[in-house]
Amino acid sequence: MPELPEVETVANGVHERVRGQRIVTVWTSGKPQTFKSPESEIEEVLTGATIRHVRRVGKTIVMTLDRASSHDTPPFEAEFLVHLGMTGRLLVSQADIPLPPHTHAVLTLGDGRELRFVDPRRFGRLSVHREIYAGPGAEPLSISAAEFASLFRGRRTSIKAALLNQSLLHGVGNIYADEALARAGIRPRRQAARLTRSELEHLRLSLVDVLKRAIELGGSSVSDYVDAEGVAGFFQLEHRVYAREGQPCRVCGTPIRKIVVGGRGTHFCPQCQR
DNA sequence: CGTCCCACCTGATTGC
DNA sequence: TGCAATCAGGTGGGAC
Repeated sequence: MPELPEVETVANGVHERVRGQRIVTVWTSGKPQTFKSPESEIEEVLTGATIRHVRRVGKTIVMTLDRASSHDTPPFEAEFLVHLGMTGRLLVSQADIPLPPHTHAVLTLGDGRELRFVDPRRFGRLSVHREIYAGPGAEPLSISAAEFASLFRGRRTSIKAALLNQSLLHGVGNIYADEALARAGIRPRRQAARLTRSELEHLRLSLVDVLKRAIELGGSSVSDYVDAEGVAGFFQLEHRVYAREGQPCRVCGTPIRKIVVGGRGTHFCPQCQR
């Protein structure tokens, strides 16, 4: 599910709701796959820590923790990383609301509310980091035109697969790769290295536009994505191609086609994208 | 190293 | 109706 706009929406929502809260108790489910760091280490680092800041890096939610009691320049302690995978949710809830099925972590906060991690498919991951987390690739919203173009130089794979490679750009997933290529008029199977300089710049600008617009609308809710308050996003109403197979292109009316590229369902307009 | 493909999970939807 | 097959926003490891 969650790509850059959805993760940014959740991170911002969690930041507004829990910044400055102390984590009083930590419960974890014991499902080993969910915990990238040992559960004991996660519990040890989180218990008693204060959440100073919550941000997004790529598709990861990053919470900066410290143990200072005051506000003055606390020493950096650790970062708590939440990756939502396909179906993960990070929810700020009142403690009297029953725990949803597939809850894998519950942090009880100083004011009695709970920060809950819920993930039916268990592709999500929780971990702690001792350094400031930078992520595997470049940020799509701030990369320069020259750096963006250089990412694809010499890549023999498709532009679609390259956009999904998190060690190049991080944060772009299946929806926004398809939507950016649609807006840039580029076929998903084109070899990345063969795109012209101007096509690449068109692609970068399309990607920035689509990501910013999706953030404004709270992300895309295709089946089950919701923000930290349980509220859905609305960008799916503006999708040009994603999940629109057989429906008319919003620009030219040609039916949208769906193919498989790099093992992922890929949607495009055969008329507008060349 | 770059690239491809599959496994990892559950639940919703489709098709026989 | 019932059950099996298929598909889903993501990664990470093994094979080549």
